[in-house]
Amino acid sequence: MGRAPCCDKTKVKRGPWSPEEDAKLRDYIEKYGNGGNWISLPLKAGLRRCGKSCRLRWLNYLRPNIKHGDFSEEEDRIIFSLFAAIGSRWSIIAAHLPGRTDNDIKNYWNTKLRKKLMSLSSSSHSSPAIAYPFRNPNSQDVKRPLTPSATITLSSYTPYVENPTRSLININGFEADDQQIFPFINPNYPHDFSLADMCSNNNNNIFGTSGFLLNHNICDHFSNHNSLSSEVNGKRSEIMMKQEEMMMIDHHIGQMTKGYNGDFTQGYYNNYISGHGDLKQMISGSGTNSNINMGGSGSRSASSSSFISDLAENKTSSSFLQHKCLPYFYS
DNA sequence: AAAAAGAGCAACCGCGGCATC
DNA sequence: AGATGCCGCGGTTGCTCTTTT
Repeated sequence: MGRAPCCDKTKVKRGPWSPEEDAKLRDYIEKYGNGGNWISLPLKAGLRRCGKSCRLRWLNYLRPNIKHGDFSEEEDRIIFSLFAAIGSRWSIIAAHLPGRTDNDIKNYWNTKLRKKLMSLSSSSHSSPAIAYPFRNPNSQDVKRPLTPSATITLSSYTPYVENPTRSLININGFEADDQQIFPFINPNYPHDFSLADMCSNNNNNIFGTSGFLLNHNICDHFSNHNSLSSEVNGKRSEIMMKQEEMMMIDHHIGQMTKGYNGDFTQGYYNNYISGHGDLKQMISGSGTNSNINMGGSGSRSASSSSFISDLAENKTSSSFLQHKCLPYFYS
């Protein structure tokens, strides 16, 4: 038995919207909002449309500040980077591109960017500026731990889940799981966190601060203890990190040993995400401090490993706890 | 010039998650 | 605790316009 339809399809208009319908919808929403209920909106607005259709029309076309037309190179880079990192989560990608809708980006990807990527990957052996996961057709050993092949050593890293149905891919010389890098699932917790979650520039990031990511002490701890995890009163959970992110932290530690003096900040991360920071360059150590240190010091620094313990013991309020997930790094 | 193929994109569909009853 | 309803998401469809044959 299927799901009940949201409306009577025989009584609603379908297909393209007319200018008159657009005007009715726009006028109504500008006056009254959607009232928290799209289903009942069409009736109130005098439209013979399904509520879902109204919502879609508003979100994708009528709402203010929607950007139509060509995507810029910068937008392309952001989409590539995010797609490489998180896959086809269009709404998240859209959140990084003001004025663009998930539908727009999805269509753009399907019609243009995917082809662009194919041509990039087949035209030469040189890596594109983006870290897109190309498949490694030679890799049969799907149970092999994920190990870097280049200049960096991941600190005590082992995969959380090895799924033999997956295959390995190659990301700029590093092998990784093909399901969009590292969506490791911790069966004990409902959320896996990424650095993107951690560095969101609002008060809901996991440290409950604005823009903070990891400071020296955290990195020191990571470096000295081969992980950021420690059990407190028998409690333990993890932040699920992507391999790239592990690399970024490892690289950051390496930079610190060379005298680099910046925190691992939101700016650093965003710089990478937006394509200015070349991950490969970071990893190889050929980058300069200026291209990895984009500044941005948080209003609060995580003081040391004790801060991690505090979180484990529920001493601090943070969105981590709101998400029922305690912040330990997987080791 | 006409037909076929391809490209672009708005809109639809169904599912999962969540809130409320 | 289970049922119900709504929202939002991502995959897919199908219409229209453009390009190619």
